[in-house]
Amino acid sequence: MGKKGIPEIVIERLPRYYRCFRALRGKREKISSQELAAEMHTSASQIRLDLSHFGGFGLQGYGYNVEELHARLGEILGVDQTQYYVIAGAGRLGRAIANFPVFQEVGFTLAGIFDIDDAVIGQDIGGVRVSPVEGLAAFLAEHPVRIGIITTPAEAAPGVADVFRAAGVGGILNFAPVDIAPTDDMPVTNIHLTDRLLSLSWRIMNRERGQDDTR
Amino acid sequence: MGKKGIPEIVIERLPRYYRCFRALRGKREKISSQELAAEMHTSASQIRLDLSHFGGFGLQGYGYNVEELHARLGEILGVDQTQYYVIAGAGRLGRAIANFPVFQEVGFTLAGIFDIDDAVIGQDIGGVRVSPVEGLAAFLAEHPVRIGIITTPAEAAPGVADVFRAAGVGGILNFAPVDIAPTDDMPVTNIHLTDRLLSLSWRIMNRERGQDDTR
DNA sequence: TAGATTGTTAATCGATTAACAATC
DNA sequence: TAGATTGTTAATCGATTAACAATC
Repeated sequence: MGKKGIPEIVIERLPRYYRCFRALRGKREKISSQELAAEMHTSASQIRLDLSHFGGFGLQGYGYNVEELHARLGEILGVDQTQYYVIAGAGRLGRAIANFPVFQEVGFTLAGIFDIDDAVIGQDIGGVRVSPVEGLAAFLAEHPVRIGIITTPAEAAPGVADVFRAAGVGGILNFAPVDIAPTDDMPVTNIHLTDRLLSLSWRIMNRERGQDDTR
Repeated sequence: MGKKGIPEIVIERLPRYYRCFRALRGKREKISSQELAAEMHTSASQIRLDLSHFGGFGLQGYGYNVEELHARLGEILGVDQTQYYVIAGAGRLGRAIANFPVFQEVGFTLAGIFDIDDAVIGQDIGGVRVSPVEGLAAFLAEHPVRIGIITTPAEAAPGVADVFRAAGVGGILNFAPVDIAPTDDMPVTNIHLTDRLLSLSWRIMNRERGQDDTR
């Protein structure tokens, strides 16, 4: 229904629905919640309830129109708009992200990339020249940036986050192994790759130990 | 208590506790669940319940001993053991991961890296030579590999996952924008960076729209 | 129309929080 | 000992699943 009060967890699933409908384009005209559930390894109830938060996209007795859902979910996620992001930290990970073709495909454009190291400053990464991090605040004051991505070492991350926050950047996507706390005016997504490696590793070892039963 | 029946969600939080206690080493001898909760932006109840799944690590009237918890959580997560992983896909992201110092620090060692492109095969990445992906199955038959990391394009990912599964690799960490389904004998963690970017972006736009209320 | 399938409400399940007795 | 703080059980909250009337 409305756009308010949608549970966080539903929002986190939204891009996956989008990805699914995108992949179905051309392959079929419509799909029922049951068929989609089988495809996505989830439940039909969850799909219907999740999608109903955004409007009545389905049709009784018919299902969901693939082309329409792709378009609607794309709109909801803002995939049709150009949005700017900057990267702080031009190391290997920063460079990998700067060159992700998928980011470009969903409308995200790299506006700037910053580093502290003289050896990388001036290099061209993803069509953008690496600038000294001292200029980050000034840059943000002049350019509208929706998302700041942090790919610095852990020690530098909180300082960079403060600069992003002070400059009014919309939100932060943090890859440094430190937790950046969100505030009322700025959401943050922390992606801790080592944490995911370790929890996966625990699950594997747990399976090896007993004859499993985590679930 | 036991090692069975621990909720998945607790396991996902475990590395964060480990990281926290690691950061506290040398700074203080002990910490109470309440102090830790403040530090981690979570609740004392959750911390006590989470940790109690693995044993009585605390002491009434004292709290948790930092040095001890760091050691215990490290053991539980297997940080003390050497574990091998391979990477399929020697693009920018694969190379970034191969060079993560944090992976090495938690005991993970790159055993092999594979690609389909002749231009990168033979290159040295993180001290390991890139091999042709045709040799992946044979390599896995000879080397014990706990985790297979997928950093290929979406199209190649399911095929690589099948090779990992058939070879009996412990688990998969997948970065390709496609969902690899876990099976009873092999856990999978899908990390979809674009999905996280989009859901964060939605939250930012939602804040801009109304005067917010997602939560 | 009859059959299919949605959107939505109610029932169930699981996770988080609160409370407190045990105990250092 | 008295005070502090855990481990654990009970209460609450939220998310998932099941059921079904609405309706294409």
